Amino acid sequence: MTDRTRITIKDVALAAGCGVATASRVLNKSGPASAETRTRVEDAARRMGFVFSATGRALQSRKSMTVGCLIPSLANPVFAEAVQGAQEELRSHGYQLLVASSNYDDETDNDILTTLLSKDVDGLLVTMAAPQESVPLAQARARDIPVCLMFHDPLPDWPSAHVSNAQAAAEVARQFALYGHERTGFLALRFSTSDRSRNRFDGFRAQCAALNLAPPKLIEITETEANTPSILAQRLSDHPDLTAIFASNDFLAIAVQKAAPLMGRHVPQDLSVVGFDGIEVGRLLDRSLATIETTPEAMGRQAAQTLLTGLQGGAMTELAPLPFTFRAGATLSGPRAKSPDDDRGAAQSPSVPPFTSNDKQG
Amino acid sequence: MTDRTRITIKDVALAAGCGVATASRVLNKSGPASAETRTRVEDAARRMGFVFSATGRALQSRKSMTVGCLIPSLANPVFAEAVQGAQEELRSHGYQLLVASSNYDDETDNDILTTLLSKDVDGLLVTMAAPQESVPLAQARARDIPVCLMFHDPLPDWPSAHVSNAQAAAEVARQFALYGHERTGFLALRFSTSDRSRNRFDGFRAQCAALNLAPPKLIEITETEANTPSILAQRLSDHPDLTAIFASNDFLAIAVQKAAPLMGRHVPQDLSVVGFDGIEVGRLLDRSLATIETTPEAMGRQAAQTLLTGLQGGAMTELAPLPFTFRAGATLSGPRAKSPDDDRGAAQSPSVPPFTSNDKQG
DNA sequence: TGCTGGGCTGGAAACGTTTCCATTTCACGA
DNA sequence: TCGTGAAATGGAAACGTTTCCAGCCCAGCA
Repeated sequence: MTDRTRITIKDVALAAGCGVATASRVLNKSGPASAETRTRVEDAARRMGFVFSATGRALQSRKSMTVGCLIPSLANPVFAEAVQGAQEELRSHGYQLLVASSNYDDETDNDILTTLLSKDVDGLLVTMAAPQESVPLAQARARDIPVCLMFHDPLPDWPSAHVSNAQAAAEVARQFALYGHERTGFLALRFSTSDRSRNRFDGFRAQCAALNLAPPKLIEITETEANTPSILAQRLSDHPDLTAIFASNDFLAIAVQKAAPLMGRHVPQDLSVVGFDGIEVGRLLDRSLATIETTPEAMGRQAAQTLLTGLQGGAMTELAPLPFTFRAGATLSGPRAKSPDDDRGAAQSPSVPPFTSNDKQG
Repeated sequence: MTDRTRITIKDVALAAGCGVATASRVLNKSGPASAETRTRVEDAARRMGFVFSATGRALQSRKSMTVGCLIPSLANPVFAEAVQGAQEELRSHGYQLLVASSNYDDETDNDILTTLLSKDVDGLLVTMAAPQESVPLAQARARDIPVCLMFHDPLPDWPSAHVSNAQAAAEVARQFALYGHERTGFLALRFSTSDRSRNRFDGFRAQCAALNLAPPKLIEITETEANTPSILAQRLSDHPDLTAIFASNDFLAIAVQKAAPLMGRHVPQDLSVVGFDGIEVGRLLDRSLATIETTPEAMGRQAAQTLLTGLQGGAMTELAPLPFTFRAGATLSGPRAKSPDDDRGAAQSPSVPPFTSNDKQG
C-alpha cells in the first residue's frame, strides 16, 4: 500500500511550481502573491484535495485551537447539555473540544487533565471533584493556560460558570418552611467528594437554622442504593420523622419518589421531595417534580465565553452566578396533608410566587 | 511576561546533562540507558514537571491518538450516552475524543468533518444526515482513516453500530396489529434528511402491509410544531381516523401524549403511542411510555471497539445489529378501549410476551 | 597487548507548518 | 539610461518529538 496518503503544502507548492512559503501565503491569504501564482496555487490545492495539517500548524504556532473539557459523565443530561452549549460557542470561534469524562472518580480527574495538558489544549473547561488540590490544574495555571470551571461555586483561584448552590439550596429551605415542614433531610451521593453537594447542604442547613427548622439530616447514599428502590426505602425509613427531603439532584429525587411507596409513604402527602437541576424528565412526569431549575446549556456557553476572553489574552474575572428558578411541582405540599382526591397534587399551596433568582447579587 | 512556558525534552536533556535522544529513550523506556543516566533524566523530568507535547509526537509519528466524533446533538441523551460509551472505550486504549455536534444541519456535518480531518484524527465516529454523499467522509476513506458510523442502518461503504431500524419498526407494527389497530400514523421530524427516520418508516410500512393494516400515514413536523402541544394537536387532528401513532423518537411520543388531551383524545384509550430509543425519561413517566428500547451506550462502545480494530490495522467488517427490546408501556392499548378505572393502563393486553431481538440475524 | 562486540550515547533528519529575511523582478520617475 | 522602492518570491529556521546511525567506551578474550 502506497504511503503517499497525506497531501502536504509541499506537494501543492511543487504542483503549482512555487515555493512552500508562497503557497502558504496564498492559502492563508496572509501575504502578497501575484494573481497568476494565486490561481495556480489555489487550483493545485483544490485539485489535490489539500487540507492543512492542524498538527503542523499547532507545532509552529503554539496554538492548537483545541479546548479540553473534563466532566463527570455525559450520561447525566446536565453535563451533556453544558458540553453542548460550550461546544457550539467554541466552534463558532474556531476551537474544537476534546471531551473526557471521569465517571466521578477523582484520580481519573487528574489523569485526564494531565492527558489534556499534554495534548497542548489552549484552554480548559472543568467540572471535577477537587479543583483546589489538583496538581495538573495548577500546572495549567503555571503554563498560562486559561481555565474555567463549570458547576462549581466560585473558588478563590478559578472563575466558574455556576448557579449559586448555597443560595438555591437556601431557597429550598425557604419553600419547605413556607409549606410548614420542620424536619427535613438532605439526600446526597458522593457527598465527601463533591463540593457542589456540600455547598448545597451548607446553604440548606444555614437557611434551615435561620428559619428555625430542625437541623437537616444528612443522608448519604451510594450509587447502588440510589438505583435500588427497595434499598433506598430501607435507608429512608431510618428517618421516619422527616416530612421533606431535599435531594441533591433530580435523579435522586425521582428515586425517592419511587421508593416512598415501598415504605408506605405517599408523595407528597406523607413526604415532600424537591430536586436540583431541573432536568427535562422532571417536568414530564405526571407528578411533576418540584426542583431548582438551572440552565446547563447556558452555563456551558458562559464558561466557553469566559474562556474565549482568556484565550484572547483578556482577564478572566469571577463570574456572577447564573439565575435559577424554583419550580413548584406536585412533589411538594404541606406535611401530613390529606390525600387530594383530584389530580392537582400540590394541595394547600401557600400563596408564594415561584422564586426566581434574577434579582441576585454575589 | 517570560515566554519560557513549556518545558521540552530539550530542557530536560540539558538539565540531565545528556542528549535529547537519550532523554527520549529514557522517558519512553524505548531503548538502552545506563542506570545512572536513567535516574538523572527521570529526576530532572519530575523536578521540572515535564510532560510530552502530543503535538510534537503526533507530527513525527503521524498518529494523533485522537478520534473525531460527529453527532447531531449532545442535548439528546441518546447521542450523549453513545458518546459517553465511545469515550470510555477509547480512553482505555489511549485515544482522546474530539467531539462536535451539527445540530442536525447537513452542511454543518460536512464542515465539521473537514475540520476534524484537518485535525489529523486517527479515526472517525459519525452520525450524520447523508454519509453516502459526504465529500469529506470520502476523503477520510481516501486517506485510509477508519470510520465507523453510529445509529445508521448498514450502508454499503461503512460499518455502523446500530439497531436495525427497519426491524424494530416492524415490531411496532406487529404490536399495533396485536392490539387490533388498523389505521396508524408515523410521526417524524426532519424526515427528508434522516435516513434513520426513513428506514423506520419503511420497515413500519412494510410490516403494516404484511399484516394487512392500512398504509401508515406519514406525518412530518417541524421542531417548533413538536415543541408546542397546541400546534401539534392541530396537526394531529388532521388525521382523526388514526388510532395509533408510532413516533420516530421518544421525545416526539411524549409530545403526542401531551398534545392528545388538547384535541380531546386520551392516551391510550383514544390514541395509542409508541416511541423509539427508550430514553430513561419514558420509563419514569407515571404513564410509562411504550417504546423500542435501545442501548446507546453499548452502541457507542461497539462503534469504538470496531474503530479500534481498524486503528490497529484490522479489517472493519459490517456489524451485526444490536438487540432492542419492545417495552410494553401504558401508552399502548387496544383502539376505542373503554376508560380503565384502575391504574393499570394497558387494559386488554393481548398475551404477547414483550419482544426482544436477541435472536436476530442480519 | 590488541581485537571484538556489545551497551550507551548524541547528532541530525524528518514530520507539516509559518515567518523572517534576503533576493529577484519590475514599473516608474529622473 | 539608470536608480529606486515596492511587490513577489523562496530558502531556511523553528516548533517538539522520535529514530536512524555512527561513534565512543569498556569488558572480555586470545
